[in-house]
Amino acid sequence: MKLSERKKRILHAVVANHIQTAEPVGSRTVARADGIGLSSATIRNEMADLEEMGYLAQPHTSAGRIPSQKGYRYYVDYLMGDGRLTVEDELSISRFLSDEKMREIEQIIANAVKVLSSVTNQTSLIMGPQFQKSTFQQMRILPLDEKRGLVVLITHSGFIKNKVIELDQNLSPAELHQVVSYLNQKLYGLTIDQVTTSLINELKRDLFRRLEILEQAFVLLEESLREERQARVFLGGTTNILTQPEFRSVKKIHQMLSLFERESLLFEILEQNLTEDDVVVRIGTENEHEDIQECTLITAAYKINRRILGSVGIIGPTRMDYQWIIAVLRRLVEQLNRTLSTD
Amino acid sequence: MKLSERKKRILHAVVANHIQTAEPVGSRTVARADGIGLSSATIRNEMADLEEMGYLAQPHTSAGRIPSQKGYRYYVDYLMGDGRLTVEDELSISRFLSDEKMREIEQIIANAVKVLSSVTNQTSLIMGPQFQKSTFQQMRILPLDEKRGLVVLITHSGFIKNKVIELDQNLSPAELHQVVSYLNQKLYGLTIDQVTTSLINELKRDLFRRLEILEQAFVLLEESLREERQARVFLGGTTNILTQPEFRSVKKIHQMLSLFERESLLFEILEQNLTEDDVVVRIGTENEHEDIQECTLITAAYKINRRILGSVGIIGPTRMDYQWIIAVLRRLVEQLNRTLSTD
DNA sequence: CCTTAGCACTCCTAAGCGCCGAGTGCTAAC
DNA sequence: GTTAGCACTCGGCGCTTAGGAGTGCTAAGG
Repeated sequence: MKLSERKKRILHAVVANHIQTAEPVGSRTVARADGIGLSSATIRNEMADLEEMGYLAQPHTSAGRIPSQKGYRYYVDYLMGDGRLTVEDELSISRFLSDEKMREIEQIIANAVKVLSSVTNQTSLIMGPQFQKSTFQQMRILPLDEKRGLVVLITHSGFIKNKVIELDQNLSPAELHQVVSYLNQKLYGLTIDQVTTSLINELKRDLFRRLEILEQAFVLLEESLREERQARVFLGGTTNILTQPEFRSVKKIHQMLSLFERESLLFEILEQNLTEDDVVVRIGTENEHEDIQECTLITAAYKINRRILGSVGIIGPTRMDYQWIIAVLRRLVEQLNRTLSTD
Repeated sequence: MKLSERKKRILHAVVANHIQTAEPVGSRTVARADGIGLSSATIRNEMADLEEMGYLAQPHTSAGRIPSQKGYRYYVDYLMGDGRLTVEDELSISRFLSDEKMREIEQIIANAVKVLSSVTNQTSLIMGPQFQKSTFQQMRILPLDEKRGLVVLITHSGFIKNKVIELDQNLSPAELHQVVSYLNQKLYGLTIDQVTTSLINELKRDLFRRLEILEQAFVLLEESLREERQARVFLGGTTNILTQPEFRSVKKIHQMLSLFERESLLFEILEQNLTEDDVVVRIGTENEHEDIQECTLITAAYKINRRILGSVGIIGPTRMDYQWIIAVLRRLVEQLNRTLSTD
């Protein structure tokens, strides 16, 4: 069921107009639009067709049309084309990484989410890089005082995790050093995922033969790894949804904001949409999770040295400026990849 | 201008009732309250007096009374007495620190803010411990690879900061070790505040005589200290204000939520209220900052080993259950002090 | 003299009603 | 196939009205 050229033009006009105004679009408005050149009556007939085909919907009998979910989908897939950024947008995005090379990965991520939300005026979210997918580089234990030490764990993609542990008092610095070197040697190059309990147990057994004292350090290593199993999700511009006319009611606002507070859920949502694809657009019920089926989620994966690390996206009402937002997101991811990559 | 016993009882009844219902309180309602035993007509006369004296206000002629800011103040200062916690509240609070001794200070703080907001159903905020007020314990530099190293800075109150720096390639491990030991020796016991640029310059000059290579490391030390000048503010339960009838309008919600996004402002507000006092209650215009003059802010300082580190508080509409919330806050701070203290 | 019952009055709120205008679908003419 | 014309629909807005909660005042009672 292909759409005629004319229907495409009309659908395009309706969607574009509705994105701008957030109001239902009437036949007269479409007739006045550029490149149409038809009377409102003709448009009305075409719009009635488009409604029957499921691309448009009518809030009530005597109102104009708004795009249905299917309408938005068609617009995104076939009609909108590539967006262009303004010079200011370009600037805001490129400025965010000025002098970023020095920074740690989490700061870069946190910064990116801010830029994205302030440029797009939407709520943006980034799944922090997945710690457990990155590879072990080295581990150190710094003695803090007689009883405590600081474990520092560093991965190749730039993660630095630290944790205070209690040290066995019978452990001499030399012995501690020995254990740490042993561990570094054994774990180097493994992804954090691969550092499983069974591997740890094996190492532990191995070491026990020589020194029977590091029990607690191991328990803590294990714990600290488990804790990090789930990546953090960074949010930006959560209050931006308040400016969207779609969220006029306190109830809806509450619903969305509560959603934003559930980090593990956001993580799930982002992870489901993590693919190699350029940019993923999920409109309304295309989203698996119920609570966002009135929203559109646009995501893209970002990479370090061509390995996918996490995804970044924006969430907002199904009525949004897809063309422009996709362009912004694409540009940001490009920049982000370049900033994060070390080679 | 002292209030008669009877007026106090009536004021108490009005405030207590309004806190519960969020509605203006009529004379009949007060007459029915426990321990009053007067007719509504008498109450009406007394309430008219209380209004004239400024303790009560009337939204409009034919409505009941609501407490004015002055009324709340009187209630807090003289009427409410000490609150009691339910067993569940006690449990929630004491559970939050289970097994916390191990954790880093920032995690404990982040946890406390969560508990506070979920127990009180208000928005809670904690000013993270002030890094620059704590004393230098030690600094280490871990080589990461040929070009980069990780600076780890540890303070006595349990802060751990790290930062990746680029290392001068001409620097041998032995030399690096020497520099670090020197710095540790010189800086030990100083508060971070005292590590000023001039001190750093002095040290730098001192070292230059021996090795002229660590320029960049110093720049970075300075930078990383400056960055941390301002403590972080942790927020919890920001969406709780949505459940308050005072924030029915999207406009007000927006106002509050935008406020919550301005971390430096929150910091200022919390810092202004940082005193030795038990608990500080700021009602409405008692707050210096305009944007929260329709709110009440209740704060208390928390300490490590009797030294004030920061403050924790809750913010909400002026109509709130002062008695109970103050009790909860007091209890939480007690717990927090105990968890953080090392002796 | 303080307290209380009674009553007129105020003013907010919600519901009902009619008007207006935007927009539609249909029909008939071009 | 396109378009002008027209009757029709329906939501939104402003107006009016009824109801009710609560007040302040007055006058009677302990």
